[in-house]
Amino acid sequence: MQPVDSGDEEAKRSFIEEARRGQIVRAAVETIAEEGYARASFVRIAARASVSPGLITYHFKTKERLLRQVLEYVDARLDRAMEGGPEPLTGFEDGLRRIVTGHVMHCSLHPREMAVRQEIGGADVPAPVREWIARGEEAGRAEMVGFLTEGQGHGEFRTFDPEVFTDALFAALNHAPARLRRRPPEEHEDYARELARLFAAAATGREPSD
Amino acid sequence: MQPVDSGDEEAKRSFIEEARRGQIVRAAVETIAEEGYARASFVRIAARASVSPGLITYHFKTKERLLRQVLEYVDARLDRAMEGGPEPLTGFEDGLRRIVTGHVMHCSLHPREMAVRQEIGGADVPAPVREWIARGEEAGRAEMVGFLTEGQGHGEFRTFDPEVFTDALFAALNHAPARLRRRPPEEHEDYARELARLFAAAATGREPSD
Amino acid sequence: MQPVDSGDEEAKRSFIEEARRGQIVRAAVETIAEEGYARASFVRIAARASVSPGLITYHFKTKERLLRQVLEYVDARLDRAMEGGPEPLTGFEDGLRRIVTGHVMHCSLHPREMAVRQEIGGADVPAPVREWIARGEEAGRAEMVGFLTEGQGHGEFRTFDPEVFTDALFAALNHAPARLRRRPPEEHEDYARELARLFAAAATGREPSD
Amino acid sequence: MQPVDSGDEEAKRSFIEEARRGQIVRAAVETIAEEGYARASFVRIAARASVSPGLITYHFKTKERLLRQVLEYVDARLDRAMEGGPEPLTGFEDGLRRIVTGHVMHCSLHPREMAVRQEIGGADVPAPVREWIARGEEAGRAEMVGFLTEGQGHGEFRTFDPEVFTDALFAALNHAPARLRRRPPEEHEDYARELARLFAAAATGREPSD
DNA sequence: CATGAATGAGCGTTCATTCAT
DNA sequence: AATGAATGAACGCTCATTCAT
Repeated sequence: MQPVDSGDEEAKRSFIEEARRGQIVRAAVETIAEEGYARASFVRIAARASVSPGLITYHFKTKERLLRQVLEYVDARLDRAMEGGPEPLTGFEDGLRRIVTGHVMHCSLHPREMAVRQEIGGADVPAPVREWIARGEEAGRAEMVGFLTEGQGHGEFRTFDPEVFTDALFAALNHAPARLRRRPPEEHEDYARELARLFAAAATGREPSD
Repeated sequence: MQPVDSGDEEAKRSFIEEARRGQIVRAAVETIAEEGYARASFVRIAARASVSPGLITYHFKTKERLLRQVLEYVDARLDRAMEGGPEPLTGFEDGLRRIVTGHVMHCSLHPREMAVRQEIGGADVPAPVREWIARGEEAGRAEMVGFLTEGQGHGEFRTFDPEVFTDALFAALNHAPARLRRRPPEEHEDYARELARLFAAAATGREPSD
Repeated sequence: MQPVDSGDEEAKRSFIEEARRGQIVRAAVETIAEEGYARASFVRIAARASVSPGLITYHFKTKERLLRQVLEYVDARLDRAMEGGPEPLTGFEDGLRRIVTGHVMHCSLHPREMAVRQEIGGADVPAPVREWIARGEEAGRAEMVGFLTEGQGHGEFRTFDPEVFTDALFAALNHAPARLRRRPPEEHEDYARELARLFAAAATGREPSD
Repeated sequence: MQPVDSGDEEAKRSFIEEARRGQIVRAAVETIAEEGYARASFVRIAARASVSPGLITYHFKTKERLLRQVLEYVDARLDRAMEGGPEPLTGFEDGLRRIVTGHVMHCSLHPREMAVRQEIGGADVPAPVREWIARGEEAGRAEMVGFLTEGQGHGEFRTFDPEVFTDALFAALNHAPARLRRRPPEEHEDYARELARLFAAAATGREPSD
């Protein structure tokens, strides 16, 4: 869902450097998730990682680069989770529902990571990061539009503007972490199924079967 | 859509004080909408209002209080616009569609004000403001849940979790300003109708008639 | 000797702002002269002015702008001092000697200010300041080259490359503050006269008369 | 021109240690010359030497000691170059002119090394280095004063204060690298000759013969 | 009522130096 | 002999807020 940042000179990193980078990225995720992006200063992230603030700059050079790593970390895990289960899709409606449930359940399992996406998305992030996020979102959006259009071509989906549908769907998915936070974990699966039924009904114009 | 901030000692305010407060609130709206919440410092808001920064504190005491007034101003205008047109509702589906189109068209007509709601919603706002926003949202949410439940009781809406539906609907409505910004104004009405059809289909489980 | 920074929007400043700006500029001069440019941080300058560091940014916006004011202050005083005494010049040699003695005596009377020019000239100053200094120096150099060429035209100076002469003269003048610092003040006038005789001899190829 | 740093415990150094030290010193010279003293951090010098920053401290203990070695390296090469050509001096004026041309031509042939002397001389160098430089300069100055006094004793030089003359001469020589940088290399020899004629005229009070 | 000068904490980043490996 | 990870203080600058006028 995010562009591969191939071409950057990350090159070979020592084992211990990789470990520290991971530790700092995870500390940044925690800090942003729990204190908010605006409070996620190097001092606070460093404190959470039990490390000096200078070390963050040492490993990431700039805050922008750290943010990029944070987003890559979060999105990589999301992408992996979204790759779909082993059972074959029975159709486009099934595909749409799996996208929704997959995303929501990932939010349930990794609430802090997913909260970070929202925090950063809405915050006063450096311009290059904002553009990088926008490019990633645009790619995801295009993929979804293509999927919906295909479903319409197969007659499985009703006639609607796939762009508008994608806007609504992504808005709902992005807000999922905030809403799940207010519900006990045992309800999350129901939440996922309900949201999937909602968008299935919206896409097909039929009462969802299940 | 926002709770009345009853209990605060706004009491008696001179005419000129009210004028100044309004001027500053409008300047704050413009500043947040055009430069973003993070850049909306007292100095910049004051400059836009052609006023000294100290005057803002004089009239509002803290930034938190100014933000509250900004949100009250914006939400009051939104609430007024959402009160519905003169023609009587033909049913719950019609009501739902009017909520969606009304909100979207308000975003189209007053993009800066609506952008402010989003900016502030996602930003590093003081905790009391965050809570105040949450209370306001909860009230709106409850109203919507009631409406949907009633529609289900009348058999006009299919069976679904009204809370989940409300989450998805409000998420889509709150993102509308950001999405409309990317489209020419003449398409906004289509956007509103499409989004309304989407949620109508989701609520009824039927192909929307119009 | 420095370009007029006309065109900047310094506009009308309140009396007390002008006073504070002057106080800060003088504190900066003292700090640079006594601790060196590298140690002239906002914190230290502010301490010397008995003021908070934030106030410097408040009045000057950036360090670059403060430096510019410092240089303007110093150069304005130097230029005024160099305008020459009341007695008419008796010739080009006399003119050259007055330039030298005028400059050296100014260094004697205002050693800290003149030390600042050297400190800043040799330091890791922001690029725009460096360019501004360079433009000012180039203007002074051109004036001197013109003066020397004219003196050669009148046959009062021997044949030499005026550019090279100017380089040597300005180098010597710029180092004067450092050298005077090592001598008791009562010798400064002798120093000035000796340096003037040196360059008079170099320019005329004759034993200086006085 | 620089005092022997006798008394330091450089003592016995292995061959490979000497090699490393030389490599680092040369990297420091390049870094200071091309990026300026202020940008010549251990990290950058180490990168240029393809070495780790820790190694610099390992070999030199402190930045101050590295700077000392840098200056010794540069000054040693300058001293060797200044030792004068094979032809015997024809007199004091000849000696003076050879000093000037020798120095200027060395600046032309080794501009980076000579730029380093200036960079360090004017920068925020640690106090002990500044003192060490001062001692070195004082030694050179004393030598020059002696030479000039002797020339006056032989009647070849006019009556002037040798200290003042030395100040002016050294100032001009130290600024030579900066001025040469602005001229094409083929003019450097002319520059050297012109500067030599200037100081010859200043010293003798006569039109230079050549 | 209104000004705008003033504060001081906090920000991201750089740096010489240390030290475990 | 050499690495490079790690530290912590200092930097210029921004900000909400205070207060003398």
